Parts: sequence; C-alpha cells; structure tokens
Amino acid sequence: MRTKQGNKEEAILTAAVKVFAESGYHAAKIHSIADEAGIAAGSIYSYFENKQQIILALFDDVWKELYEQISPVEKDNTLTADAKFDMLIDIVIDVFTVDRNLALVVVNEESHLIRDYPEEFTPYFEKFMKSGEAIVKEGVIKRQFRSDIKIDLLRILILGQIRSLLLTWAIGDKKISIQAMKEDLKKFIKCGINRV
Amino acid sequence: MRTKQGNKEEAILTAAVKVFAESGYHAAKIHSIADEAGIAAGSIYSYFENKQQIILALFDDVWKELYEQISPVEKDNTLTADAKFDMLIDIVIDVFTVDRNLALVVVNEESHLIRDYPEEFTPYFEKFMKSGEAIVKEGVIKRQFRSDIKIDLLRILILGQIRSLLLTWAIGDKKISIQAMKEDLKKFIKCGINRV
Amino acid sequence: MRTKQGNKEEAILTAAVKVFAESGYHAAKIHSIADEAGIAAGSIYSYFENKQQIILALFDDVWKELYEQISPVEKDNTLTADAKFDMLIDIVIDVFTVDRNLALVVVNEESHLIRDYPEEFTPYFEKFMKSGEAIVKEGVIKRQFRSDIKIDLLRILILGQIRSLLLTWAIGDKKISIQAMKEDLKKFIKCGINRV
Amino acid sequence: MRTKQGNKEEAILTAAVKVFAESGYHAAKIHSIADEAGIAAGSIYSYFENKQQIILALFDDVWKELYEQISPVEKDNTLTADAKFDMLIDIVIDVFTVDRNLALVVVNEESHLIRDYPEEFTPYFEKFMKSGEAIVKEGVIKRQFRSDIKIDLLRILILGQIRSLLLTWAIGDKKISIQAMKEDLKKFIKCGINRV
DNA sequence: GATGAATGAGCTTTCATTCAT
DNA sequence: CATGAATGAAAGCTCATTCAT
Repeated sequence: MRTKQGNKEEAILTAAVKVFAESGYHAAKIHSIADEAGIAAGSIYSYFENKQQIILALFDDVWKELYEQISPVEKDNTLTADAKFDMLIDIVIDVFTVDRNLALVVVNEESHLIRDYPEEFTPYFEKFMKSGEAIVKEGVIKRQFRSDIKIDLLRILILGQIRSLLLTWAIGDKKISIQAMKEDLKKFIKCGINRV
Repeated sequence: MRTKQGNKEEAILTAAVKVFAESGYHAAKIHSIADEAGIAAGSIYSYFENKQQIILALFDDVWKELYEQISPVEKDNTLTADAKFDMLIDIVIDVFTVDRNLALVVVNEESHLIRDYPEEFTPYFEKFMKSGEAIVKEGVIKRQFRSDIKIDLLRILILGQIRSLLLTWAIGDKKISIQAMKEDLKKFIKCGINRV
Repeated sequence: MRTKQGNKEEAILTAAVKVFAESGYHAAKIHSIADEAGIAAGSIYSYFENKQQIILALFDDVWKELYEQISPVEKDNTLTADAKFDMLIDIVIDVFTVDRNLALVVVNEESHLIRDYPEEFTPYFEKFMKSGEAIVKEGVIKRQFRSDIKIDLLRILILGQIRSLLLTWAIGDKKISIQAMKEDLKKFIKCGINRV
Repeated sequence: MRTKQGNKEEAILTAAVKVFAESGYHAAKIHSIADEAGIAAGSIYSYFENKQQIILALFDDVWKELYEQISPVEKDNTLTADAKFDMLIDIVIDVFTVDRNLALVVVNEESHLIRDYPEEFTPYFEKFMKSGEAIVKEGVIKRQFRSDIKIDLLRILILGQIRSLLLTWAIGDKKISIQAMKEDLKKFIKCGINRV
C-alpha cells in the first residue's frame, strides 16, 4: 500500500497555523491549508473531522504544552512564589515566541472558539490557568505579594497584557525585542508605574 | 460610503452591534442585521457600501467618541497627570460599559479589522492613543510616574488589560462589578502586585 | 422591489419532475433542476429547504390530488363497490398518465423515500390507501367481491400491478395504450387468468 | 471485469447485497462494502471494475440462477402449463426468500439499472421472462388459461405483483408469511377477486 | 495480490450583493 | 427611497477510484 509519507497531521497543523494567522479562522480556506501543507484538500479529512477540529487541535496542543511546562514549576518546593511567577511569564512568552503565527492564532481566535465551542475547547487552558492562580495564591500566603490581590481580576489583567504583547510582537510592525519586553512586563506587573 | 443621515443609519449600526456581538463579524448575516434594524436587507446598501463598511463605521464612531472625550482632558492644565490618567481609564471603561455588545465587538473584532483593512481603519484610534501617551509622558516629566517607563510597552499592556477586562465583563459569565474593577485596575497599573 | 416572476415554486417542481425522472433522485443535481426551471441554483433554496424537500413536496402534491379524487368516490352512496373500484383504477392511472415523468418519479423513488424519511413522507399516501381498502371492504360486504379476499395482500398486489404498468408505459419502449391497458387491468384483477 | 474466481468475489457480492439493501445503491459506500466483506476498499477493484459492475454482477447472478431453474421446467413435457406456472411463482419467491436483502436490492434497484446501463444489464433477465411467457402461451394454447390473455400485459402485472409482495415482505414491517402469500398470489392471478 | 493513504472532481448549500419594481 | 426576489460565486466536504508500497 501507499504508506504514510511524513507526518501529515503535523504538516496540516503547521499549515493551518500559517493560514489561520494570515486570514483568520473564518476566512481561512481548507484548500489553502491543503496547498500550504502540500497535500490534496480531501486528505485533510483523513486526519481531522472538519475545519473546526483542526483549530481545536491546535489549541489543545498549545495549552497542553503550556500546562505541562507550568505544572512541575507550580509544585516545585524549592522555588519562591516570586520565582515561579517569573517562570510562568517566561513559559508563556517563550512558547509563543517560537512561532509568530501561532501567537497570532491563539491571540485572535481563542475568544470566539471558547464562545462557539465551549464544550470542545481544550481543558488544558483552564488547567494552566489554575496553576497560574495557585502560584499567585502561594505568593500572597507567603507574603511575597500584596494581600489585597483579587485573584480573578489579576488573571484577567495578566492574560490581557500577555495577549496584547504577543499580538503586537507577532504583527511585527514595530520591531520589538520580546525578551526585553518580557522582563519589563514582569516588572510592571510587580511594581506598577507609580514613582516610589 | 455613509451617504444618508438620520436614524436609519443609526438603526443599522445599533442592529449591527448586536448581531456582530452575538455571532462575530464573519458569521454575522446582513439579513440578521436588517431584521434587527427592522428594514429590508437591500436597504442597508443605501447606507453602507458593504458589510465591511458597517463595522468600520462602528469603530469610527466609537473611537471618535473616545477621542473627543479624552482630548480636552489631555489639554486641561488644571489637572495633574495622575488625575488625567484616572480619567483616561474612566472614559474608556464608561463608554463601553454602556453597551456590552459594543464592548464585545470592539474587543473581538478590532484586531482583524486592523489587519484586513489597515488603510480604512478609523484614524481616531491612533489619535486617542496619542492622547493617552501624552498623558503618561506628562506624568513622567512631572515626576508623578516612574522615569523608566517605556511608553510603547505601557500602551500595549494597558490596552490589553482593558480589553481583557471588558471581554470578561461583557461575556457576563462572572457577575463582576465593572466600576469596582475599574478602580482596582487603576491601582494595579500604578502599584503592581508586590508587597511594599 | 423585484416582484416574483411567474410561479417559481411550480417551475421548480416541474423541472424537478423532469430531472428526477431522467437521472433518479440521488443522481439529480440541483443545478440541473435550476437550469431546467430557468432560474439560478441558489433561488431554489428560497422555495425549498433542500433537495429532499423538493421531492417530498412532489409526492405530497400527487397523493393529495389522488386522495382528493378518491375520497368523494369512496363516500358516494349511489355507486356500487364495483363501480367505485373501477374509478379507483381510473383515477390513479389518469393522474399519472398526464405526465410520464411524474409517473417515473413516483414509481422509482417512492420506496426509498418512505424508507429514508418515513416521518416526512406525505400522509395522503396512507389516506388514499385507506380509501382504496374501504372500497374493497364494501365490495366484500356487499358480496360483489369474494369473501376470502385478504385486504392487505390485495393492496400490495394491486399497487404492484399499477406501478409496474405505469413504469412500462412511462419508459415508453413499447408503445402501449395506457387506456386499453387500464381496462385489461381491471378485468385481470377481477377475473384472473383462468379459463372458466 | 470479473477477473478473479473464489470466495473473495463472493464475499464482496454478499457484502454488497447487504450494503445496497440498507442504503440503496447510490448512497452505498464502497468502503462499507469492503468493511462488510472484511477486505480493503482498494481490493474490490481487483475483482470489479467499479461500483456499477458490482451491482450488475449481482443481478447477473440472480437472474442466471432464476433462468437456470425455470428453463428445465418450461421444457418439461410431463407437466401441465398450470403446474409450470405454479412452479414459476415458486421459483421466484423461493429464490428471493432466501435473502431479504437480495430481494430489496432487486426490487429497489433494477429499474434504474436498466435505465442507466441498458447495454450491460444481464441478458438472463430477458431470458427468464421469455421462459415465463412461453409457459403462459402454452397454457393458453392448451386451453388452461383464458384465450384473451395479453401476454405483454400479463408479464408486466405479474412482475409488479411479485416485486410489491417481495418488497413488503423484505421491509418486514408487517410480519407476513411469504409462503402463505405465495399461494394466495397464485390464486389471485388465476381467479381474480370477483365473486363467482 | 492486497493494502489503505491519497487524490480531486463534483456536489449541495450559503449569503453578500444587485436591481426590477 | 425601499423592497426582497433573484443571483451566482464560493466554500466545505464526500467518496469512488488510484497507485506506491
């Protein structure tokens, strides 16, 4: 038989990231993804049920990866909460920094995916968030962070900051150093803008 | 082409906000907007060239309104930079708080609109941003804000925070008090999370 | 506005009869029906939900017509059962004789339609059959027909005869006189082939 | 092209009968047939040129079998025409009674097969019919059947009765005894419904 | 020969947009 | 101006068939 040539599933996902990033999920055509992956349009349906499952798989991959990175950090007793928090930011930024297009897709499409397919959206997103919250809570308890922190709000704000930062970087109009920004972000989150 | 004045254009825009918020721009149907506005689908094309011009008009209205509110504040010599900054946040939050759907549309669709129609996207967005930047710069000069603030980064981060906050509020899963959050946001931006 | 030109619904049904007759329901293309009807393919969907609803509408029209013709006959007290039975055959044959294609569609597609969409198939078919059965029962009671007739079987057999006759006529290979055949059919049903 | 001999070809045909019966020819998937036969989809094409040849082969098998059963009966000088006629009915009913699915396929698909592939449709169908006609003609000549029988019409009617009977039995809604019906059918064909 | 991954033509259906009335 | 019937391009998806292994 004609055996599988290369890893088509991965090729499709890679192609999809590019096409989704360029056109947005809705405007993206299955044919474009197939072309980009170098396969026939019909072949996509051997690997994914439909267009929606492709992007859901993408998000599953990303958040699973992120969760698997943050999870051991969260549980590490040798680290201070402050250090863990820094690593949280590092992990997110570094994972997305690998691929501008991936960053774009996640930043631009996540919101409506959660709205449209709440049942099917990857559970790793919420798991990752819980880990992040646990780190902040630990910081509060260990008196490294302010005691009046509202965890729900903090989550919203930091998520927003990271998204915004990644979007700006990924669009790439302004040549910004994402690594430098990462450090500034940490500092900003911790200290704010007030003169002290 | 926004040729006609009067309440029909407004009715269309109001309907569009609702439909875009519920379905997202791409999935939104012109027929749904027409139904919601109580007019015939074909009539929309007397007021707007096409679907894209409707949403661009929406964004123009919103950012024009915001710019017209922040502009006098920025120029007001009787206010401290810190007070101006608070008003900046107030203005943004308050304008969107009037209409959950408007908040959703702006938060969800702005990014791809700028990507897809960079030339046609409202100039008021950038004007508003410049005003915001001027306020922060003034605060730095007047030594109310830290001197090492990176204005570009700050803009990105604050924008992200506001978007994230509005999105969470507008989705409305968690019953949050947007007014309380507004104050927390100001505090967070200014002081960060570190214990002092 | 552009008002309805002609009766498009009827044009679609007429076109559909032709296309379904020529290609069979499954192989029939919506575009062929639209072409035949002289309209755009998309227009069909203003009148029918989908392909399946077109053919279901066809069957509804046909069996409604047939039921409305047989119903008064069944209830007519001035007629003998024998005469009613003759009219039953006349009605069926005459309705289908108007349009070879209609005959073909009904004969060829009814069976799988009932299988595939039992809930949506026209109730008039069953109503018509009940009327037919009532006529035969009356004939038995009034001792015009044999007392050992099995009504369920008779229904099956007569239906089969009529279908087969119509099919042969509609295909039109053999130039047969449907009117002559109709009389022979009545005689055959009543007397069989045995020499007496 | 039926190139290969042996049980794989048979397995495909057996599987095809089931799948065609359940879904109808058009909706039947080659993959389903392959699955049912326990082979790979591609393998089917070693035994049959395409989907159409499978069903044509099926019909060839069936009508060949039927022809080979009726042929000696027809020529048997020791039997009366009446007895031969009974055996004709017995043969048809009994062959199909072995397999509900086979009955369904023949009843539902024959008509469009003859329409779509008149050149390729099995010649045994026509041969079988000729034998049947010969029997009836003999009955007429030997004065067992009525002299005014129209042989073409009779063929049409009896074929229709048998098809209808088999369809009803094969669908299996009503639990009917096909053997009992067979006898009733013979009687009906011979005597009709009139009271004598 | 057997496999099943790969193909891609071709289908139904949607919906932004047009335009006759 | 307003209407909504009509359009038709465009897209997602299916599945009979091919062919490298």
